[in-house]
Amino acid sequence: MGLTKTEIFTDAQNEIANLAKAFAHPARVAILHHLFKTNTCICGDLVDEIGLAQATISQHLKELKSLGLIKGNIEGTSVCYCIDQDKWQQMKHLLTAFFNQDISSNSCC
Amino acid sequence: MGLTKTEIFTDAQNEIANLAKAFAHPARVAILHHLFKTNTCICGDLVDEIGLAQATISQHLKELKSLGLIKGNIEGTSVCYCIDQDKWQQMKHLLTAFFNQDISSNSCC
DNA sequence: AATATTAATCGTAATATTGCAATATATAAA
DNA sequence: TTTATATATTGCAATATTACGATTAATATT
Repeated sequence: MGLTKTEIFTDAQNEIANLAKAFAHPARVAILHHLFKTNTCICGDLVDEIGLAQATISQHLKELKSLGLIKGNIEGTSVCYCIDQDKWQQMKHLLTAFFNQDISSNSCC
Repeated sequence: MGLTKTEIFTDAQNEIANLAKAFAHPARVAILHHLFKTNTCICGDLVDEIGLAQATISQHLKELKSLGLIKGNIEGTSVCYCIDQDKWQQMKHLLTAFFNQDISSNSCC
């Protein structure tokens, strides 16, 4: 056990869960915050900005990248990361649609 | 290690991460889906609806409840769960604000 | 070529999460 | 009171996640 039974859920449910995982750790939230704040791309100064080891930041970036939310361009020895606007919009629509289910629901308790 | 260093992040970042965790598992997404679909409250039929053991569903419900996103009313031997509208709205605003950071950002890669 | 810089990967340790059987608890029904 | 029903809790096993030091890889600089 300890293994999520993805096969018993719908594709939509699994996708929502996967996207939500991107934000389910403060380090990744902080990374995205910083990527937005410094409109222009940033690279390894995330390590200085956030107080985590380089290996740890790199791992979080990898997860965000594998979800497609960010992309990285190699620029010399450093790598320039930024938000993938298309994927971000797509994610936003999917999750906000989920959040907006509440319209017209009257709770009974 | 293996322990998230919450103290190095802002309250906002930690709160976003905590709320996102609610949706970071398909079972919890499915539970919320079902709670919305059957507008009126439901109880233990989540166990039949979703293919997980009673103990497992109970645990996921507990997590959603501790986040405040749902609340449960005891009705005889069964418990009637439903979305907490106030908390849901609050969560929605916080996360959508985070998602809408992208306005006016021009990616460089 | 040798060295410095930057980021990715590997290996490892620790904590967290998921899932379920078994048990406990609490109420309803008989 | 006994029994049935429904949910919560406990204990445990397995997988996932987080974090970091050490190493590797790749490019820049000297």
